[in-house]
Amino acid sequence: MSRRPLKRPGTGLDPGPLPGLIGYRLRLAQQTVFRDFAASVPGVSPGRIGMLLLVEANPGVTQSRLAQAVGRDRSTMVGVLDQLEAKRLVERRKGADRRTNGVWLTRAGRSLLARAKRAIADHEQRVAARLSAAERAKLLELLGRIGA
Amino acid sequence: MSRRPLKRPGTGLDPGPLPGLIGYRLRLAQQTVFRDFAASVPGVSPGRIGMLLLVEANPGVTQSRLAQAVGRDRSTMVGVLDQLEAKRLVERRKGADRRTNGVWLTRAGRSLLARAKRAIADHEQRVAARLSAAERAKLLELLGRIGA
DNA sequence: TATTGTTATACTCTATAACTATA
DNA sequence: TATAGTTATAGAGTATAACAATA
Repeated sequence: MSRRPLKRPGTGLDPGPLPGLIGYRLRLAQQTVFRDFAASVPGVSPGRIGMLLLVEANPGVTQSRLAQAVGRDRSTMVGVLDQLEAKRLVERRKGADRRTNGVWLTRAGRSLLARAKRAIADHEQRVAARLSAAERAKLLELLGRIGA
Repeated sequence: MSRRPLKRPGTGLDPGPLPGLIGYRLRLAQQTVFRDFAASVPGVSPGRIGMLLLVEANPGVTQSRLAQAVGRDRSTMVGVLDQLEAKRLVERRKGADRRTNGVWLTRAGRSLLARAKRAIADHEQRVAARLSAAERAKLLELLGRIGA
């Protein structure tokens, strides 16, 4: 928390101790990255694309397991899937345990995801433009240790 | 975007390509850090504490400059300051240019911030617990390059 | 009894557009 | 005309509590 007389360009304001905090830098970095992502993959938010990637990697996964995987309440998943289903990107199918719904990508979902993946590859390039390959790997590793 | 067969412990789900994306790791890390922050400084959210720190470093700053500094619309700042003022942590004072409000910490605001800073120091220790001092510095630097 | 999906409801954070008072 | 603050309104994204169907 040592005081640093840095100024953020454009504002002229003294940022105080904030730039010394990991959480503050994480928030700024995340805002920057998500803004670029949203511009790269229009129409579906970063979180929703993440959901589709999860369904792709786990075809037929139940709503509750999906909710658990992303750390949200299962009631939250209902609206998310309603939305993705309205866009015809996923579909629910009754499971063998008939309390559950399996979630599956539709053909349109797979197709959108294929296009999104190419856009994401470019996005990732831009995000890491000022990092060497080794620095990018180091960043992922350090973030993994924070987020564990 | 290379596929990695990692599993997130506890879910049993295949995370797919997500762990290879900087944005995804940023989001997970930020959630972890903000959760610890919120528990460390109860009653005032991380964003609001950030606002108080900014006001402390820039006494009498106008609402619009504050909004610009955090990248929000000036209309958003109205409710934020209403809330902080209701808690008697800041006060608005009419500026020399009488269109503007200067924002100032109250005595209670300064006192809360002093306590918060000690809690934040402990919080920062926990967040960086698995990082050496050099790694922590490297992380801040890399995040700064992403968020620039 | 316990779990899954659902509904109703509410809260936080944010933005846009239009208004007012000053400059 | 332009700017600072405000209001009304709306849209994401999230959670809690209670319910029906199923296990």
